[in-house]
Amino acid sequence: MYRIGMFSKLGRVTIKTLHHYDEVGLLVPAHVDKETGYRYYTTSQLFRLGEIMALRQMGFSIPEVSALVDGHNIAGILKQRKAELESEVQNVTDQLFRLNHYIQEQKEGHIMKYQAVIKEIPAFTVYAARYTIPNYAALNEIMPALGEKVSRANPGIQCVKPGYCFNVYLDGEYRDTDINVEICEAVTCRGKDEDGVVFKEIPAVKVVSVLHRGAYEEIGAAYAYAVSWAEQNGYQITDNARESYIDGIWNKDKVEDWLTEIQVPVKKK
Amino acid sequence: MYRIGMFSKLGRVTIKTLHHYDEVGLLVPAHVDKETGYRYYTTSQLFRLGEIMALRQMGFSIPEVSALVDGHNIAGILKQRKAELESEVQNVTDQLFRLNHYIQEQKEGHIMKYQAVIKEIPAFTVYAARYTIPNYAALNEIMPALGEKVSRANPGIQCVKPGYCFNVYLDGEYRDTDINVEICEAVTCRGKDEDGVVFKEIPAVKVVSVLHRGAYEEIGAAYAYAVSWAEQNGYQITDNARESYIDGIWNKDKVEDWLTEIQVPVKKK
DNA sequence: TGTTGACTCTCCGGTAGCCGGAGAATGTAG
DNA sequence: CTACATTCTCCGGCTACCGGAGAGTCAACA
Repeated sequence: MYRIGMFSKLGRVTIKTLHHYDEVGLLVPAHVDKETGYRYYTTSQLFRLGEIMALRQMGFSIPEVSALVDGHNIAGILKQRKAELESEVQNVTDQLFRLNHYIQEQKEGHIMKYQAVIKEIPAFTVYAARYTIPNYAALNEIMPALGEKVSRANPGIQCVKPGYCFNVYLDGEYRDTDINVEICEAVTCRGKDEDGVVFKEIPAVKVVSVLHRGAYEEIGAAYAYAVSWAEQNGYQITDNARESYIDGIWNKDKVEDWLTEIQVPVKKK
Repeated sequence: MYRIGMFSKLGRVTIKTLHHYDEVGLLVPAHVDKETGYRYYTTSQLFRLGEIMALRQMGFSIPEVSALVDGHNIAGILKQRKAELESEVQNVTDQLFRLNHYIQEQKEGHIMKYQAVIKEIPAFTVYAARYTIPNYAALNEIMPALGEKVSRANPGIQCVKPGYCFNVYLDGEYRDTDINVEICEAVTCRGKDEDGVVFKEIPAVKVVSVLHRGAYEEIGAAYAYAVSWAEQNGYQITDNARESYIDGIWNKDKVEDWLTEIQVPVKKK
């Protein structure tokens, strides 16, 4: 029987850790003096401690270690931890990759006009309408008109306010004229499909998000940035990009205050 | 000016996070109503938020992000984070490796890994120096440096080559950091004591010896085996254990070839 | 037998980056 | 005016311990 300090040396763990393991029931001393509270350990407990340390060094949590050393659901926990570790390796490698990309940009002295962020967009319901418009300016008329039309046709419909109104450009290439666009606005519940307006579910997606400030004519640079960022960071574009309008003519006079978010659906390669 | 909920939706962060960033001064609302305490944000703050999210996604801590977005010591922090991430990749990869090894062993059943032997260690002369080191890795620098220092100070001194260089860990418990260690190396004759290095006689002892092959992280198992063997065979431990380095990084590339001897001084009960 | 110094006890607070909830105040629509 | 949604602050909790205070215990030496 060893007192805690000796046992700590033999097992090469701190006393604090042993206290903790006692408290959580992972490694309870073989004997505790009822008068003094002193903990006494046996050498055979070194083996349990050894197992514990080995498992902790593989990153198992304490409840997991408890289960493992007591022989509960071993295969399941091992398998789960393996999956966790694999995704963690992925994660950290990704972070490193992105950091290197960032450092590179930093060196090249880019005035960092754009910032790419990965976001998870949840699933939601929208009404959607497709148009072929002569130019981008036409949106300024079409979008309010569409909103009005829908709320007339579906009284009581509620728009989910901010950031959930976006356009998708459907053409396979960039165009100045005769642009095919789908206008989507998030709503709280489905309405009636009619006259080119359909309600549908937008599934959750992961997107690369880039904020663009200023006139719409220059928004191409934001797209370019988003796309090239995705490419260089090992993402694959899975769908048409979306443009979400945050500030615009409806609330800001000066065009340099307009704010638009580009969302490019991606998946990790 | 948006209230926090709206801003939270636009930026796709939780309100709790915005509260937190306000509290730590990372992203302070453009305006706070003095009467109600309500926070108001502007869309231009979405850019700062974007930067913050991008940096957080590279794993920077909040103080680091603060420094980076405010332009302090950018290169240094990036470099440091890169190093951290690289070692983290190492770490996680190692964990995964060990886990896979463990799963394999689990499938195959158990193996007898250690063998204990009683040895009589004769008395001999050593030079000894005590250090408080930040971690075990520091030994890799200290030990060669110490050897060089001693042989410079005592020209013509002869080291008794094999198996007579060992470390004794002096702390009353196991520690990961600030480890008090005495490094001893056997020599053929006494030299001059100086600069923390002393020459002394090590008396003959009986030890339980266990050989450990492999990385130092797993050496705890060898200690456990030695101690429990001693007990089960009627020996009593009389002193701090010694670690004697037989093969290591200096002569073996592969960590699985490293060989260390644990010596636990004992007497027969 | 007393004293010293090493050892151990419990309890409390802290770590990072938030999350969850309570209870109260505020804003907005009908 | 009344709901109801939103927001506020404050407090505790999460993981796996670490650090320290203040008090009690153990072993050896004089």
